[in-house]
Amino acid sequence: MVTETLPEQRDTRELPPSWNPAEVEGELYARWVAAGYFTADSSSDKPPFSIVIPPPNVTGSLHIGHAFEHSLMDALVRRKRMQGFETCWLPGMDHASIPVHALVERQLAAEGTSRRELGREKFLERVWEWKNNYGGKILNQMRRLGDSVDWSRERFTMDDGLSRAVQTIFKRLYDDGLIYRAERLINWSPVLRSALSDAEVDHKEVEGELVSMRYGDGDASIVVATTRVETMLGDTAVAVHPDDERYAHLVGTAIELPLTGRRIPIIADTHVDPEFGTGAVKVTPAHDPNDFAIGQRHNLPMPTIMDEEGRIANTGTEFDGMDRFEARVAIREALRAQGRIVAEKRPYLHAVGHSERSKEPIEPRLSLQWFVQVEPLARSAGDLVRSGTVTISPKEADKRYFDWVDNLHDWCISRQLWWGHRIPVWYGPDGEQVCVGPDEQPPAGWTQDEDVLDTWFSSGLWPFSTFGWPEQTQDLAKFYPTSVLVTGYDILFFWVIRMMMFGGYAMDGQPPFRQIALHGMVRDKFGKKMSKSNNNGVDPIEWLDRYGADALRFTMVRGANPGVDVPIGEENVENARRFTTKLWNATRFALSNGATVRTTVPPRSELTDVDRWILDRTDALVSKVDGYFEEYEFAKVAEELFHFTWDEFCDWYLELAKVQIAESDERAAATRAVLGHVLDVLFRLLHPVMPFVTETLWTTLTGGESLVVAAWPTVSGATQDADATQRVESVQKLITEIRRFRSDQGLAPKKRVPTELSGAYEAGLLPHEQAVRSLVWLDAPGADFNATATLEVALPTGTVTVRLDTSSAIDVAAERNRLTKDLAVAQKELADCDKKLGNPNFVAKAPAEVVDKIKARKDTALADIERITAQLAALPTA
RNA sequence: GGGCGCAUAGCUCAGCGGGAGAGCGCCUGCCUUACAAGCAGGAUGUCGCUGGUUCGAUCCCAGCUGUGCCCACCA
Repeated sequence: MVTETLPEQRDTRELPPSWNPAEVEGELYARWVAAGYFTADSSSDKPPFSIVIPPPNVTGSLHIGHAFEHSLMDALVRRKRMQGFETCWLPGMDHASIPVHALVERQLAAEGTSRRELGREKFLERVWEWKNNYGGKILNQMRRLGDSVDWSRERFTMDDGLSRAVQTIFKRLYDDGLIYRAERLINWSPVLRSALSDAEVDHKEVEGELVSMRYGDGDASIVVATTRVETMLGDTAVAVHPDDERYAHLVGTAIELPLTGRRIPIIADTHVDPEFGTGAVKVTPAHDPNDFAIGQRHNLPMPTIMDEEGRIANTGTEFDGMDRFEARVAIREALRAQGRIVAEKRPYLHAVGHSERSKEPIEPRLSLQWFVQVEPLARSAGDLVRSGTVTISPKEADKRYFDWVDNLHDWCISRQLWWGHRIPVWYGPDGEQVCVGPDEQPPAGWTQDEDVLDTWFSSGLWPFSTFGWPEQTQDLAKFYPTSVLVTGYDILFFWVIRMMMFGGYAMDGQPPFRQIALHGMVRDKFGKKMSKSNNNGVDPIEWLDRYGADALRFTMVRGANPGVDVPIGEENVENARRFTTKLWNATRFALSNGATVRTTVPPRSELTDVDRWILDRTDALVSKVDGYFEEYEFAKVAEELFHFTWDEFCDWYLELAKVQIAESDERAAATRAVLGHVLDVLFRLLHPVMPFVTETLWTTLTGGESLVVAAWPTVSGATQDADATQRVESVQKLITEIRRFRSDQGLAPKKRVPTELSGAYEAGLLPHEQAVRSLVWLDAPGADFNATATLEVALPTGTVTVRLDTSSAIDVAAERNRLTKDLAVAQKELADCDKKLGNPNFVAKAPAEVVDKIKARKDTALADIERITAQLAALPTA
């Protein structure tokens, strides 16, 4: 009845012999965009699902880390969209201030010019030029991944929306007294000539030197140790512990600071550890954080002895003008010449802060900077997680989050760069200052602060500034707080925490997102960090060209275990590509055999065991995939889909379906409907991770408009048929055992072997006899049937005896080998079971079902041993 | 120095109180009319070490060793 429509369908739904992503992806993507699928509509009444896009660290091309992150985010978004949510991404391309700044500086250096020569205006023009050029390139590369982002929302640039948000929040914090300007010891980069936040400093172990030197002479002398000899020019005291009797007589006196002629006091401070070194410390308040604290406590002078580029300056000594590292040696040698060096330890391993971007050791520097008083902000950011308003996945990351928010120092937000949001504070002729809000004008003739804001200041506003805040937009009302933030654990402390602080502060305690899903870093296939120096970086664009977006995305998703790094090698992408090909071929085959969704799947009572089994497996797949998605277990989502498709659908159902289609018209029709249904569900489930190939296959199968807006599948609700499943699994085992026998015997795979199957009744396998014969190339026994080998296959429901006429003597040695091995396995199993059951404590204390299970295993082992022993005995002796 | 994590097949990783798993790699046989980017079969592990808890430990606990990451103002 349904068969007559099939030829017509076949004509219109033929797939090309192979899948060529390069030819199809761009066209499909353009179609989706044109259809408006990606445009979020905040006026719709669908529930919102919004997602924050981590800052694109623009370096000129798509980074493997972006490809990874976007693959995960897009999978989430696509699934939610199919579930009927109004989905919204928060894109914005204006974030990459610092990298662009540095890149343009590099360009200028190559051109033989510099930022300073060019001037601020021209420099900023160059940055814009670069951004327009490469920012657009990156957008295109993101599109190639198939990101379902509405990139047309890229309207928040440095000039308008984001600037308003930055100014608004700055002024609010300023007025609340949470932003202040102070002279503090900050991390200074002599190369960048800018302040850095604590987060931008990397502490690295270096081999330095620990030099002990004598200040003063005779009785009034004291030995101090330092790793930074050059800072002695800025010493304004020597400190000892107040309880240290060795130096008690010196406290309150002064000694001469060598090389300078200055006299400095000896003071007592509890910071000093009497056990370390000589128990005396030189104090350089302007160049060391500890010393700065001591200096504040004791009202010491704080002379700065270096200029912005790290050269000794204003000391009135011969060392002025020397680079700090040069000076370290020169001063040490000058002291040595005076006989003041009493000990040297070299190499001396210690941690030194380095600038994250420019890599040189940072120089603590006393300077006037802007700070955010983070304590109240950080406390509420912590409370958002403590109260469960925001959850972090994996939950082990909670502790690290708390450690961080509970110990945050005030945040230095001013940067002496040219690119970025200027600090909205203006100074009057007499040093007055005023903070100017977004709709206010500074008094005429006043000048704006030259510094710009830390890049994390503006990106901390991302979750609401991209919705047009401070305007109360419809988008903001609908999509804030966002549903989830997907990002790497490396950025938790930089970015996530700023968003948490600003979100709670600006949005009346509303968090920026409900869920933080942390993933790991992409590593090379040996788990090593990808880097230029390791020469193991990969270009995702190359992989997109060679394998297609689906393969790349599936690779990424398959590797993404929560919070754990992802080793990726080309092998992984090849494997994913093989998967797309497999899916393609399976579908092509199913379609050519009339798979259809035009007819409904008959009720289960009219279906075979095999049909019922695959439908049950499909239901199980839906619920597993759903569960894993909800837990951000991306790798498991991919794994389930991969194994269902390959191991269950392709390896078994398709093979068995061939038999059913050949059986009768009625059987064929039912099978075609099941095939169509299973594929339909499978494509929907796969769509979030492999959007392009599934779109092509699904529209061909169903004639539907697009998977992007198709419904996400739900479980059918049908009762699982455990008996059918057991029988199918028995058939699988039987087939595998016969194949193994054939392989052991070296029988050509397609050689048809007359075979008699018996015992199938007890096992309930009679209806499947044709399937077994077909899949293992067995003929029915003819008149001249003469069994040369007997195989007994133990199944849960009974033993099937397989008698084969191999038309020649069997390889007795091979068979004996096999049986001996099986026997050994069974005997070990028996021994294990006996050991447990022989333990009275086990029988008494273990749960009954465990004991029963072991008993059942023992029975099976005994039966196996008996059967195999008999078979061995029946073998002709060689 | 403090904190967190990891140690399972040759490689990269799942699993996690009662029968050791996946992908890749490896061995054998097959171009069987969806697929050689494939099919079928096969081999491979004192589950880091040492103790403890338990009837039972790859799984829980402690210590050790190795390893990775984050944080950190010890001269």
